[in-house]
Amino acid sequence: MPKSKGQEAVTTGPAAEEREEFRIFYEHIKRTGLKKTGQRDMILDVFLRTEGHVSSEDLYEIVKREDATIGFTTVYRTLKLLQECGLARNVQSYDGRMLYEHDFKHDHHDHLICTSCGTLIEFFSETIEKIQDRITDEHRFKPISHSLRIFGICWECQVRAEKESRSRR
Amino acid sequence: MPKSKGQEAVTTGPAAEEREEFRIFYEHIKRTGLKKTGQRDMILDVFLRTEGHVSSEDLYEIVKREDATIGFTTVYRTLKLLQECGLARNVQSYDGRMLYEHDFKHDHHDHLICTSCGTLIEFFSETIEKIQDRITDEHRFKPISHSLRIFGICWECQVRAEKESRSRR
DNA sequence: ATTGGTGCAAAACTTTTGCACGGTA
DNA sequence: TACCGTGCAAAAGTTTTGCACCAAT
Repeated sequence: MPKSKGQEAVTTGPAAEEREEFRIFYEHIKRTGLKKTGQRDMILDVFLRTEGHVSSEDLYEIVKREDATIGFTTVYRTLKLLQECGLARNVQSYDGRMLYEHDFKHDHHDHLICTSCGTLIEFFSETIEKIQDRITDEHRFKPISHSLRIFGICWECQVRAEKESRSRR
Repeated sequence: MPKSKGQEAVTTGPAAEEREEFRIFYEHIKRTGLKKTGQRDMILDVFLRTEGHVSSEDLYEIVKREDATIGFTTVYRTLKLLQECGLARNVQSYDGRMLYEHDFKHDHHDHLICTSCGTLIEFFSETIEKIQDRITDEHRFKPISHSLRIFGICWECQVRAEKESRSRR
């Protein structure tokens, strides 16, 4: 099974507490009567440093490298919190696993999903968005979110497959 | 968890073996060196009588009513066969379960999925299809299939929620 | 002090697979 | 006879939950 990709690019930025994402998170925590903890801070910090799409397991693996005492459950539950306050968004991968991506100051978009290597490529179409609005109106359906996924083979995998088939001859 | 809906409308038609779907199935069976069995016939027959979207478990439950000796595994594997020969198509529901729908002489379409009752409503947009082609071209992505799902609340559930909130006052 | 948080272990579920026995060609 | 199919049980792989102990307010 392909690992989710692109989760390891590291960026150095302002101190944790100064970042807007943390302010949003803390507000959410205060508003819902939860508590600020070191684990949650660290998980959010790691999540913000990821790029692309991670599963809860992926994120747990990265977190574990920096603090092996943090449990999977906490990562899992923190991802739920991040979704609630609009910092994370989830996408169902082609194999049924749930992946998470940044949702703060990231415009809505859809995905091309390579069923060979698991990569997700983002794209956006204003026209598709508008048509969706028209369709939900017609059905008196109250839309909450949507997910357009195009499954297929990404260019890299096509090239690789071609190369492999040539060398086999 | 909402049960998948609409799987029980029964239609009486021509004898099994005369139906085009069965010819397609038998051809697939012959072509791939498999064998015709009573179980497979019955599962296909039941599947053809369903409407809407069923999970493998749903289909198993219906099949079991007509023949309690058939096992889940056989239903599950037969659904795979039906997909292979183009009689069934699958859709991932909002909760991660895989649902199956008819794919023979049924045009491609997308779904509005009610996250309250689980109902799937079908729709189609030629424009969206065309835009998808343009996008995959731009990314040199080789499309295999796609899935556009709009999650939200269907009209019936909206009405029901409204009614309930009124009676609570 | 309270109330919520954490980590572990286990439950819940669906999807898949291994295997011994029985049926089809 | 030689395969393939079937049903059972169990494996796999995630997502969720119960609980006892710990930490934040």
